[in-house]
Amino acid sequence: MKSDAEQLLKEKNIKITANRILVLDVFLKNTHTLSLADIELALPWADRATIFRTLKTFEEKALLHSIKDDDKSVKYALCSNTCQVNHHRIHPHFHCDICGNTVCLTGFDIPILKLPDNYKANNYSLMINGICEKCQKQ
Amino acid sequence: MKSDAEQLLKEKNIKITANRILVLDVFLKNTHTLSLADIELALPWADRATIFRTLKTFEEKALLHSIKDDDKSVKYALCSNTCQVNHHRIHPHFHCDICGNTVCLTGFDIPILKLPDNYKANNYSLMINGICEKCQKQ
DNA sequence: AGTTTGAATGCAACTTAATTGCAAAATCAA
DNA sequence: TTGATTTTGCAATTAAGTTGCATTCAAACT
Ligand SMILES: [Mn+2]
Ligand SMILES: [Mn+2]
Ligand SMILES: [Zn+2]
Ligand SMILES: [Zn+2]
Repeated sequence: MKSDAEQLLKEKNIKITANRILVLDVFLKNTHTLSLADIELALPWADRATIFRTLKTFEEKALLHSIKDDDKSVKYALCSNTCQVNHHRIHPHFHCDICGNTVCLTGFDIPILKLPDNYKANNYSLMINGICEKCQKQ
Repeated sequence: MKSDAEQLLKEKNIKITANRILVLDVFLKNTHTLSLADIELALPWADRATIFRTLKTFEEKALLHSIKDDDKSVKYALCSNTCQVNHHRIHPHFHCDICGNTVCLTGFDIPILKLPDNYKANNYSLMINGICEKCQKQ
């Protein structure tokens, strides 16, 4: 009987290790994006370099995608089934200016611009800043 | 007889100094976005901290806006007249994956998404990655 | 089960960009 | 000219990300 994390790792052809299971579990238990520092907080005994390389591996294997918001550090989120190896991030992201959380807007499409012929577009990324539901109520 | 840079500084209520004129001149002579390191290269005698604070001041006064592309360092570009203090970046940006240059797509609008009521959007930023005109010809 | 082998890990050191403190210099208005 | 305020230069520091290397581990193969 394998855990969800183990299943996912197997599906993505990532070798199963204790570290990877636990890092992935952190993502499975959270709804918003997480930075390397967030993972360090969640797994205080874990080594930063190991977490770093774990995130890189996960991104490369399309288990996570990375997001740059206005914060200083890169954040990561679980890929949806629309993410492919070497082609991530087809949905917009929302960054709350108050609490600093960033979430995936899965289910929303990034509107595609018609650019002149001299531009060849490979990837669109749309970041929306504003105030999240939680912070509006406060 | 004031230079273009001096005019601009005056318009934006930024005190005129030698450093500021020369940093602004670098932007006026370039079509693509520039990082702090780029300015250091263009003005080798200038001090990094001074350039840093100059860029911050320019951004705050809506003379420059900052852009985060896939490169490690933040880039800056001249604001168009649509930029306001505390409300930058209303056009998309294009980052070439080959040469690494990033340009403003002024004249293109960022399509606005209809988000659920529980999200309050203040700012949209759209980054398009791909291959620029120059690099396609090579 | 024991052996082998390439991959993953832990630790420490390093890189890089961004950022700050502070004293000296420059600006500007009175 | 003087005094208050802002900007500058230099050096030191922060913070995130990244790497080298010896050791350990996972899993495939006797
Ligand atoms: Mn996402
Ligand atoms: Mn721009
Ligand atoms: Zn919030
Ligand atoms: Zn190019």
